[in-house]
Amino acid sequence: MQLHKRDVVDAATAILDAYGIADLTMRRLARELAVTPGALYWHFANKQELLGAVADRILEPTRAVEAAEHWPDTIVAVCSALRDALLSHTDGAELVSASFAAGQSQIASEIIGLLSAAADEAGVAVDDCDAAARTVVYYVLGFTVDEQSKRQWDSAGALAEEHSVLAVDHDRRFAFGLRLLVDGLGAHSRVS
Amino acid sequence: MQLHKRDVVDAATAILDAYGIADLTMRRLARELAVTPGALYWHFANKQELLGAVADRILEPTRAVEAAEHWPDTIVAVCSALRDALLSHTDGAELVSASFAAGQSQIASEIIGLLSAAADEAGVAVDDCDAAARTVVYYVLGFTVDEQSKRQWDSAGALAEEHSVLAVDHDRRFAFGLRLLVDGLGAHSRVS
DNA sequence: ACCTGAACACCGTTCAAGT
DNA sequence: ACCTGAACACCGTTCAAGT
Repeated sequence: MQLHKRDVVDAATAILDAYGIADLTMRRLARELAVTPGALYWHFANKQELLGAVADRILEPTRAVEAAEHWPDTIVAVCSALRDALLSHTDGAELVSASFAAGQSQIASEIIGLLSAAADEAGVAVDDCDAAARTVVYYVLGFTVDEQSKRQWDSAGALAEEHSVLAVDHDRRFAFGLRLLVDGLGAHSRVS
Repeated sequence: MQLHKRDVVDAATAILDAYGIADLTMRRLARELAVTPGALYWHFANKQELLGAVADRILEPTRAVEAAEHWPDTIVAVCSALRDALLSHTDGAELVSASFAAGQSQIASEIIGLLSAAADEAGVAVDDCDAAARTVVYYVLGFTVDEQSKRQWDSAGALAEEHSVLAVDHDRRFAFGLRLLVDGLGAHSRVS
């Protein structure tokens, strides 16, 4: 049976969901696919490229988001979809964060494009739209990496009753930071 | 000669500056210190803890920053000092970013405290000050990781004449995103 | 208290050779 | 075209034993 990129990404995502990013190694993946580690290097140049493909698999659901009537709604919709996608896979935020930094995620670039267009509608100078879009993405990635590590830590047998007491409300906090950014964008448009 | 934590962090920082984070391994570090890898585990529980100590060494210069008269100045001063510190060491942004996410940097927490106090002065509700501070730190870390990877990439023999032409002005972009956040904080204070 | 020796259980990547 | 076999050059961590 021939090995296709799709099968590799499928298996990689399965390992990620079941055991986390630390166990997502080329050797482990090859074993799961009943293949030699070297075989993976026929399909992917290196591990970074493979992780980029997994990142795009994780981000696939965000493609359904379209620009809304008003730019603040677009930003909120994109960011919420992004966060949801990351939280849907074990260590999803960490993996996508790394792939984004390495410039290996196609879909991450598409998201920057959408947000950049929203910044433009907000009245941000064209030269600054990309910077504005990236600022928003830095926030969502940073926030969700933190959130997911906390969630996974106390989901790993830590607390149970204190959970409802001590638990910071992630949704509320996420919305707060997002509003900060949207307000900042709004302030900028009035200035220019 | 006895091995002290200070010596270990000194040597680790030297490897980082000269060869980058990929070469900062426990074995390499032990070799440089003329010691067995196991010796490091008498002084540090694991690699994460050691990297946290290196992160704090990198962030040490930011301790000189004090709260200013007006909260926007405090935020700008803290963020500028943070970015400068990260850019002063090869892969500094990446290392501190990882240590911050792992909760291994003492000084990173102090920075959150300073920014949180500034958010309070801005009129942010007490329950939201920590979230506001973290949003700012996510931005600085995300931005500087990007900036440093670009800088190091085309410092590694890529461009020279195009440098002045294509080069995005990092300082200007950094200031833009920072202003976005400060404006957002300002908008919030007026609302409450 | 502090460190060595030696092992355990792995890594990512390359590349001649096979089919 | 696609994959195997086998190697290269490493990792982080543990822990009995030494001084």
